[in-house]
Amino acid sequence: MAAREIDPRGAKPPFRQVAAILAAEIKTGALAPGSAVPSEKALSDRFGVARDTVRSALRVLREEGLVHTVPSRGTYVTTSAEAPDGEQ
Amino acid sequence: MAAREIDPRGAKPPFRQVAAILAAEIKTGALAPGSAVPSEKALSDRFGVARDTVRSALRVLREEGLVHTVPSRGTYVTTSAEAPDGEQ
DNA sequence: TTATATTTGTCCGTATGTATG
DNA sequence: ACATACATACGGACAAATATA
Repeated sequence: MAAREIDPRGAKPPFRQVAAILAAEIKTGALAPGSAVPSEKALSDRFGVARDTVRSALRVLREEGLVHTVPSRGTYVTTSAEAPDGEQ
Repeated sequence: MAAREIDPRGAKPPFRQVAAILAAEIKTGALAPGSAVPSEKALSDRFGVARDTVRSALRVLREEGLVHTVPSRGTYVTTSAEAPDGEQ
């Protein structure tokens, strides 16, 4: 069976664990550039954490430039064209 | 190029930006007293916002007494004769 | 009369931003 | 970290009234 993805007592706090998982999915292309990241509620349900925790994770990804959020709309995977500091 | 009139991330929320633009057009006379304001759908298309956002903007203008709405007919620019708090 | 198109009114569901315990 | 509430926003759907053919 599937191991719980998020460990509340892990070395890294939950919001960083969530961020790491999503970052990996973006890097592998499971979350394609330009596509919408699942809603905060969807991620909250999937990982079994509060929406606030998901928001913290998304904030990390935003700071890394991996995603960008449009208020009242959603969060999207940043494309190379949108990346401000050089296409990786 | 044409600047997008509405900025989803602006200091003011979109519905207030729409209200401000329409209020300006009324003040300059681009929208004359007694004339019909474009339909909610037309404004929605013009500004690239949801009808709900347009309705919020029109609500603001109604509260300011700049326009008045007739169900199933449309919204009209209030004339000085119609203004409740002192004719011109 | 009937039919169609237009416009506003209302409701639903979903989403993010912010604020508060 | 979690739970809840409110404001704002988008999209869709349907009803009622109106106008026109």
